[in-house]
Amino acid sequence: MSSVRAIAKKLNVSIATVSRALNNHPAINAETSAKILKAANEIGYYNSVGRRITTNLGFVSTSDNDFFEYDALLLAGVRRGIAQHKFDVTILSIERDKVENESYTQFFLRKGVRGVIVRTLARSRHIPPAIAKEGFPMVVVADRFEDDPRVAYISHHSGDGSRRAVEHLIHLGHRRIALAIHLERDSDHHDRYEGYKQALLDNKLDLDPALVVPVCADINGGISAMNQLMSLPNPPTAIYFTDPHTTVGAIRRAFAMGLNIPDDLSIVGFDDGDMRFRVHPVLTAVCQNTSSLGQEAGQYLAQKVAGIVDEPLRKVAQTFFEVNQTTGQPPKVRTRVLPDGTRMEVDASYGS
Amino acid sequence: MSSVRAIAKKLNVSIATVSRALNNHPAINAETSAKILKAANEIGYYNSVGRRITTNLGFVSTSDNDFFEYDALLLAGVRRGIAQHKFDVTILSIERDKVENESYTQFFLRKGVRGVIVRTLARSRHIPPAIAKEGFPMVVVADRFEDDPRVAYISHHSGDGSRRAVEHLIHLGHRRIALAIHLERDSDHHDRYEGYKQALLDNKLDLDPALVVPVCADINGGISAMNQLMSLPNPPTAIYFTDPHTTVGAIRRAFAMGLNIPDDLSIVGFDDGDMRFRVHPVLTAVCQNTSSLGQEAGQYLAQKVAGIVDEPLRKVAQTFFEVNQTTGQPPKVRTRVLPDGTRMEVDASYGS
DNA sequence: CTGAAAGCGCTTACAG
DNA sequence: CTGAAAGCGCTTACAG
Repeated sequence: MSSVRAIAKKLNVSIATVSRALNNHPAINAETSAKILKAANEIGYYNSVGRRITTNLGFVSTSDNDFFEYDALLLAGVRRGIAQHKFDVTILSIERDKVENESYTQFFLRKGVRGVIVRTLARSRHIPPAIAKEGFPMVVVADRFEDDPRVAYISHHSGDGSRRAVEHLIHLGHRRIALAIHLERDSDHHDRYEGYKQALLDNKLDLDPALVVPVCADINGGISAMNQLMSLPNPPTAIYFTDPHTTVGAIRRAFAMGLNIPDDLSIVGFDDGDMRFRVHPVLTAVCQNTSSLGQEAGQYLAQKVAGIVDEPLRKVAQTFFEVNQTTGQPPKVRTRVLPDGTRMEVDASYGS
Repeated sequence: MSSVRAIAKKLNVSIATVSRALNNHPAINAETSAKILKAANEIGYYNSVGRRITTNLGFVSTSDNDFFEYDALLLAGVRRGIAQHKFDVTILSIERDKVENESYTQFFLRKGVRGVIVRTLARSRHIPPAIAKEGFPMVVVADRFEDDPRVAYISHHSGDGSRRAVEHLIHLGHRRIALAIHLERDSDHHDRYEGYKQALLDNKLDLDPALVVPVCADINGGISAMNQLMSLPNPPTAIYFTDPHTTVGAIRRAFAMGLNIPDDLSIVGFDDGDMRFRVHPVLTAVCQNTSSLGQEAGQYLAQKVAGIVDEPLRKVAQTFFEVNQTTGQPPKVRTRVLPDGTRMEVDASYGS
């Protein structure tokens, strides 16, 4: 057993003295204190009751999946947002640790957090309303819950940015504009699809279903989207990729196909952080500032827990569209690239 | 005040019943429990004494800097490493929160963690030996403390990988091989410099100080290294960049200079994760698996805290060298690029 | 600077 | 399923 009593007995001091050493009380002999702390570490002491930590917030994933770059950007922001209030953040997983019949409140109290920042997936969107119903301090980050006024959230709306991106392509003269979009249509990706559709509609262009390809949100997704789209009899002259990793995969694949960007093909990417500056050519992209999303979420939650705010945060930040080097006018002569690498010019009868 | 007593009084139940509801005790009426939990959230209850969380480990930064990609990779690994033991991880900052006159042990106990994974900077390398001296369970990740046998650590040694990278360039025929290296020479970057030197020495090549440039570890560092090196009267035919972001910046700058990689210039990069696959051409690089470093650190610490291991972990993992598309034979005709963009062929009288 | 003792907030056998 | 009461591990005025 590791208790103040055990340490006190071992060193022939009172439990009061042990407690003072452990709590860095000013009125204690430095040598006594050092002796006690040394014994505490030897005996493997940990405070099993005493005053509990009251400065912890949870960064909660609803599934027990890995921790990705996007989460890291959010977390970096959260840390900045809670720094002023001197809160700490503990990473928790509902899927891994919540036991059955335990309410969310019980789970969070058991983990010692006073408020939670929640990340959702398409299949875990039932969780935030349940937490909100219980009344535990919470904010969802990077998802929207417009139907439930009790759920606090902050997220991006990428519809407008997406629409402007596609309009930019149209104004450059593009008529066959493809969309490579995440398989799992969460609210974010739904926005991007809507923005794409809206821009076509506003400009009286038909939506060709062959130009909308669902992809995995990784490098290979970008590669396979390129293979699929560029081998069409009537390939696109521009593609909008709605995910940073697919964009990067697509750029790589374009080079391998011998296509010049943007001379042979225009590409609009998507950027959560600063990926657009890491590739050549620098990406024209729909961008969002992920870490500032985390920062606002953290700030709100800290204030909520501190009792400074009460009204739930319900904010949708806009993405922005940044023109860089991967978009230009459509090519005079279009190239089709077959799966085996064969390149052929596209029949002029296919019209713009 | 938020206490079991306050809730009990409000709802006319005993504090025992409140305690049971809060702890998800099986023998409790579901309605009573729900009522109590609802009141707990309304009143802002948090357990201020009770049984303390005993499953928290700290991921501790010694400075209060931001949370970078590298930290995110480590943290993702740590989470995998501690998953089996069901530990959670709290992110702590010594610089932000440790008060003066408080020992490290006191600080960590106050934060409620039972062991810590520590990240160091060049200026905070005095901290791990101090923690080890106190006896608090700790492991340093991504730094070495060979002189102090009490300090547990796991890190990479990039000397061998670096030497092999430079040898690869020499075997391809390169004789003027530059090194762009981090300004702050921590143990990692020292290894890379030594590997570079060793390869030159083993192959009887002189080290030209003009070819060793210190850079900031970001995209701009890569850009300025390119500007500096390629404008030399006798520019290199190959460059080894010891950081992922400088590498990526260099690739971008090479394109902007109109240089073909690897035809005009060979580049060896450095990769912590999967950056090498995100650029075109895919990077030939010295690579390390950062998240598995975190995983091993987490695993060790969990076992240390659980009392399963006692001997401090002291492990140095090797980096590996991966040949991809950015290295080739040196160019027949070398190009020098002046700061204003002027390109000129290098006088043939300059050596092979 | 230290100890004996009161007391806090919680948990948990025990009784019903 | 609930309450009265004992008890745990800690902290902290008070006394010296």
